[in-house]
Amino acid sequence: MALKVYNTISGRKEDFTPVTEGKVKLYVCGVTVYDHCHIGHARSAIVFDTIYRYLCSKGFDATYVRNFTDIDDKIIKRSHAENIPWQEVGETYIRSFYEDMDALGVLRPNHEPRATEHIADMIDLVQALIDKGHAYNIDGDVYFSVDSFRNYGQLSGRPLEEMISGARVEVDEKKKNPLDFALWKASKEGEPSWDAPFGAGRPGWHIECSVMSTLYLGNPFDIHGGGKDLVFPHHENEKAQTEAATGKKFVNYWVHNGFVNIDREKMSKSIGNTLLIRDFLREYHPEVLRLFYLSNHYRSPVDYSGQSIEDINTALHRLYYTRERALEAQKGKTFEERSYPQADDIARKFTEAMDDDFNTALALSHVFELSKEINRMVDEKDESAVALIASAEAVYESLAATLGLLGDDLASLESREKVRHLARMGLDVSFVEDAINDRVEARKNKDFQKADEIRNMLADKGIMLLDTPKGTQWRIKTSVS
RNA sequence: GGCGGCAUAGCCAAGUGGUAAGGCGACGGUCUGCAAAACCGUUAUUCUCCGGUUCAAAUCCGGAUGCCGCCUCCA
Repeated sequence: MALKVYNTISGRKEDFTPVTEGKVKLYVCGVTVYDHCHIGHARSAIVFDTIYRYLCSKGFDATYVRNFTDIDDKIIKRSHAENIPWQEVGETYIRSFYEDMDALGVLRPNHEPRATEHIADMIDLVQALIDKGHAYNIDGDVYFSVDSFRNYGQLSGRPLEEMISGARVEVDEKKKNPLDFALWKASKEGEPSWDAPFGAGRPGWHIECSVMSTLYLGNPFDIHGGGKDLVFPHHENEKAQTEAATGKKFVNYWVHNGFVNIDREKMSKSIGNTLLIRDFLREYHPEVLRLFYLSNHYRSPVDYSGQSIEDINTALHRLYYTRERALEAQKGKTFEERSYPQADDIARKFTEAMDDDFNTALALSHVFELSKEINRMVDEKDESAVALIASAEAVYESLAATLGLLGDDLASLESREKVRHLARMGLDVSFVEDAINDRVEARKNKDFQKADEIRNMLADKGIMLLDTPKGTQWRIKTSVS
């Protein structure tokens, strides 16, 4: 079955046909490195990471590029505010970005160019646009003339006239058209600048992506992605300047992910409700965030709330418990390999869902179906079914891996929670272990009253006890609120 | 003002013409000294409302109401 991708420019799902058969060229706008990343950045990263993983699993030879914007107004502002070199601001937050992304299990793209590594190429592109009459120079600022490009507004679906009439754009007397945007900003005191034939200065925001995407991926290339907010003006402008310069189509499929709201409110710095990735990770396992995002369609807005995250946390545990039970059932048993048709059938449905514009929510429902199927077989305790369990479990793992899930092990998933919880309660492990030992002793003596007292005492602290054949184990209540 | 999106069970959330995925919760059960956890089972005759098209609509068309996003730096 063919892959279908929703293309922003046409507003519908289209059959995916790569420029070169068997290969996919993917470019995703990365971050401007002037601050730590929040969970909105994480959504974009996780969505495209999943798309990338899926394309690879389908057998495409994928080239994935994600840039760093390391020169920009906000970076300069930060460097002035903290009185450190602007390069250092970039370095600091690139490091922070990697810490967060690695923790989230987001795979590294094939290329991660930084804007400042490609200034010379940007200068060439700006010059080419000037030469072709698509750009003009005023006092060292170079602007792209939107009137010179017939298809301006094509991506965001608004004709030029409309944008101007409803315009809330600042009126700049220098510009021929209020919508004209900067390709190059003239050098200013105290700001970094590079020499160029049209005057020293620094690049505008959009030019870097035009240069780096085509340089690494060719022209046109297959998929260009980013957050929905980038459609206008960033991607519209990238498209205009690239197509004006090359005379060729820039991108075949535009893919944009929806935004993250927190408690039904837009997450933004001005409202003060941004949640940093690192702060989230102090509370939950990284796959909780991934599962949360993948449970929603990537194009829809998603509403983050404490309750949703708790629900998802419980659901993630369920996925891990299933694998644990399946492995337990196989332990020490020998069996001949057998395929399990029901699992293959579920894998097929999973692929169908993913082929339909990366419907991860539907794909996940099939993973949960398989989880149930595996549990059912384990419950039957039928020795002859072990081979089937093994086979189903292998399918289960591979589907989960495609979504970037089940990359950890249960012990680690739980130990993170334990450490976190104990720290919050001001307790330590020995306290819990001593209590458990006392209770084991009490139970041995059939002093169930005392045993129950200890259980209740720990339960009050959010710690649950499990009497298993392997002894008494403990866990953190997953939904304490 | 212009453009666009969304409204599905107690909650979260898929589904864009063929008779409602999945998760959480709740309830019932297995297990257990009792529990808990885990697991299994049950849980929307119906998709905001009103019209229309169709053999057939959550899905298409028209209208109403409510919520949200973009048009300005933003994932």
